[in-house]
Amino acid sequence: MEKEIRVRFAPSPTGPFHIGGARSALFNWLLARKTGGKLILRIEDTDLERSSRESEENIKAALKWLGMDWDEGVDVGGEYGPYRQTERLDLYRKYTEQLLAEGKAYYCYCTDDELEAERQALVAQSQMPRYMGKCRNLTPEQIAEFEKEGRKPTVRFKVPAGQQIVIHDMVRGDVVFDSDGIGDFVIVKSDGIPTYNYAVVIDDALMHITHVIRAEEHLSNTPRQCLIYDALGFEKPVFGHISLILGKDRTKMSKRHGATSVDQYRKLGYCPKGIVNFLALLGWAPNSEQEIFTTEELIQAFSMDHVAKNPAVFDLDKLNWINQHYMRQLDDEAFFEAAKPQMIEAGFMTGEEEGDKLAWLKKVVLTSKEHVSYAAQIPEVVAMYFHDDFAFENEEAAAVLKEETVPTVMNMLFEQLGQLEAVDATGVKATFKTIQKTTKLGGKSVYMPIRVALTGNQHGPELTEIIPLLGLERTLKRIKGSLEKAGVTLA
RNA sequence: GGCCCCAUGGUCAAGUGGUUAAGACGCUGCCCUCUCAAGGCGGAGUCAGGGGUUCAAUUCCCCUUGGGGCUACCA
Repeated sequence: MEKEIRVRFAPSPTGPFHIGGARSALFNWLLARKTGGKLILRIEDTDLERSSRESEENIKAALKWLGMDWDEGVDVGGEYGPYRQTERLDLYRKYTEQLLAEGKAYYCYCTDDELEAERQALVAQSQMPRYMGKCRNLTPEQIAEFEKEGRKPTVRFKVPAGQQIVIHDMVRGDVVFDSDGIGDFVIVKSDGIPTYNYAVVIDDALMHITHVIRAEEHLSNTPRQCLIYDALGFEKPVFGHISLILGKDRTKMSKRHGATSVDQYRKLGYCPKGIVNFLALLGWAPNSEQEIFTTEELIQAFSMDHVAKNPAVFDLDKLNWINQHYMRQLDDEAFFEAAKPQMIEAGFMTGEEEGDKLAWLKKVVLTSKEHVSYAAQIPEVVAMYFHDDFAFENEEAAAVLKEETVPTVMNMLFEQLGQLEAVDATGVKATFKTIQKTTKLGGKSVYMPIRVALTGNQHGPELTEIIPLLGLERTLKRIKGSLEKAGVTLA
């Protein structure tokens, strides 16, 4: 029996939840679900300045929205809690004392200025800037002197010299680092809070994490962490560093590349399943040629073996294409719900509507279903239903009404529509048929002038859809207005 | 600067010591259609460059170039 897989997602609550973080979470989640393992959600809030509870809530809400749940961690609890690093300070302290007592760590009283000077000196010699161990062997007298000055020490880890550190990485294979390239690094800040590289090791070890799957930016930090695993006698997990998500210009995704946070996509009305589907395909490829996956299919198909090493550019076009599938799959009610906030924001509804008005709004919104990639596009698509006053989109459109057959077509249209029992799709269709038959004109000569007169536009939804929704009165009013504007007189 | 990672079309990518080098997005042509979208059927477009190894290299090795990450009392 294989050991149960325990993976974790350990975000820092320091800002909007980044789409890259969502992908890291997703890979962990998929692996856990695939193998019947556990996903632990831990909050790494040791950066007191930037961490906020609000941001933590935001991350949790985003994970839930995307459909990811966790088996242990903040909110749900578990055997190895607490799951917020600032609530685990006692634990870290214990290990720090151990390291100090064993001579594997030491207090450092260096000031920022001293550190900076050393850095500059190293850079000048074109060496890797690192702490050279100035405070390694402080005498009790020196320490007393520093303490008297009121200097607050940090704790530094004593990096062993001349050691090769080999990381067995699931996606990259063996990666070798030389310990001589790493200076004695800070594990506890002067305010007593552990640094990331230190806390992460203790937490992953204590929480019995078996696989650490995280973004590639952490790869270079991993040797430091390995050193700590060894110093503390912890068993190391399997690492898997997945590549970064890049913007169109091949640099790390940032604000200038457009929407980068999960929340922004939620507000734009993307489907969580669409985002998950898209993210899964960034840096991972299935065995098959399948592109659209349900969550269950994703879990079945997922494997770390097929995770790509190279960074992936975030392709908004593809996200839109995938999301379009999901928008269409929404049932009418869900689609309307998705449209609602967008419609309200556009000023096309208040959200208070009921009865006929609400029913009409629903029908209008649903006409856009096949035409949008995400909900924020809906208002634009249905805008024509809300404005009876409009201009011709261009000269070409206006010219359509100058065709000599236009008066004939329009006269017939008025006559026929007026006779309809009900202005519905069937009736309208029949009307067009009759006009075509009688006038012996091609479809284009009949439809296009009416379309332009009705919407000012040469493109749009089917007329048999538009006319019933506008109703007889508005239809006639619009057409008459347009004809007048175009200077067309009817016999 | 040093260390580390990466390199198949514009993008996501499959793939192998011998292949006509998949598929998808995007682009584009045709069909459908009043139009747009969707859909169907086609098309263009790739192994970064240079050296090796080998009968044979996109595949293995080295270098160059390019991109990225780390080098914090951020994570």
